[in-house]
Amino acid sequence: MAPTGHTHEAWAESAAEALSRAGYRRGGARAAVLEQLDAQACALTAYEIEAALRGRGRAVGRASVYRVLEELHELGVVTKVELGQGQARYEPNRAEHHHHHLVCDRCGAVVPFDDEPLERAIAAISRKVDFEVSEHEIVLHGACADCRA
Amino acid sequence: MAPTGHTHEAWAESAAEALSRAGYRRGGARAAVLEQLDAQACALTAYEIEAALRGRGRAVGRASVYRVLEELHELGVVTKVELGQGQARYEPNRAEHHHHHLVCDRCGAVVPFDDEPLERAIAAISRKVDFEVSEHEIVLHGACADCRA
DNA sequence: ATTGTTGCAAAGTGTTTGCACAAAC
DNA sequence: GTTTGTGCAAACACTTTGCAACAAT
Repeated sequence: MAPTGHTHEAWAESAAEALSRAGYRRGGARAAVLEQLDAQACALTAYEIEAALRGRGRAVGRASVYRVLEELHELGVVTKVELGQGQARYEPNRAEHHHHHLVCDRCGAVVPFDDEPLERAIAAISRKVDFEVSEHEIVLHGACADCRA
Repeated sequence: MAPTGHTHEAWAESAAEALSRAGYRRGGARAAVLEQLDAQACALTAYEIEAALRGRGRAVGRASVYRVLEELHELGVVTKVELGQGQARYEPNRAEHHHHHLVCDRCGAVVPFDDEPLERAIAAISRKVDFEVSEHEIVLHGACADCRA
């Protein structure tokens, strides 16, 4: 049986490889942030990531959290999204779990969703425009079930 | 012949009406911001709006710019978008010119686009999810023609 | 030994808020 | 005359940067 049983390792490994290929050394903060991202299912803010790291006993300075997230985003292995909440959110860019977000404007809940027709529409647009499209971000705003209740 | 010939009046009028219906008084700052929004084709930042107002000789305090934009957004007549540039942008929400944005990550250029199949895909998703979707925002990131040249 | 990495604190930037004065009703 | 709107400056929240100590190579 595999060491951990979860299916996230592929991302963490390729992200670590991307870092070393780019000439970065293997530092403690970098490894910790990578581990945290690997463990999260959806996009978290830098503060949430910092808190999660502290919670797991691997505290990392805030500046380092931001620096590492920026590096990873630059390398294309982390997605940075702004959901209209005044702060950025970060999540691992897993090819096999590409998704977008629903945001509840009342309680702030963030829920992921994915949709093939939507991706096809985006792909078609990307071919049509005079832009080399590298990423896309779709945010649906509204009220979640709990807040409507 | 119509007074001005441009087609923007419908928005400014309905926005002004929404404001008075909501119980807001007709103040100078409010009118100036409304006029500015009415004159712009795409989403501008609060600073850009403030500068544009100063340029037209209708200077408005920064706080008022933000306050009015927030009111208008709250009333649903202004769209607030975050394009990953660390600041919000605002534009009049004209039913007849619904569009989304391409962002050049190198020079910061913001270009609007619209696409029917994309809107249909969004509408289909909105029906499917357990969320009352009120708005959606689509951002395509990439490199514009100039920056690739 | 050299060079990159980290944490802290300070600075920066966009946005919001408190408050006194002015304007709308 | 009462209530709301406005501008200024201060406060705020998130993010970035400078720098000295530290760790990786």
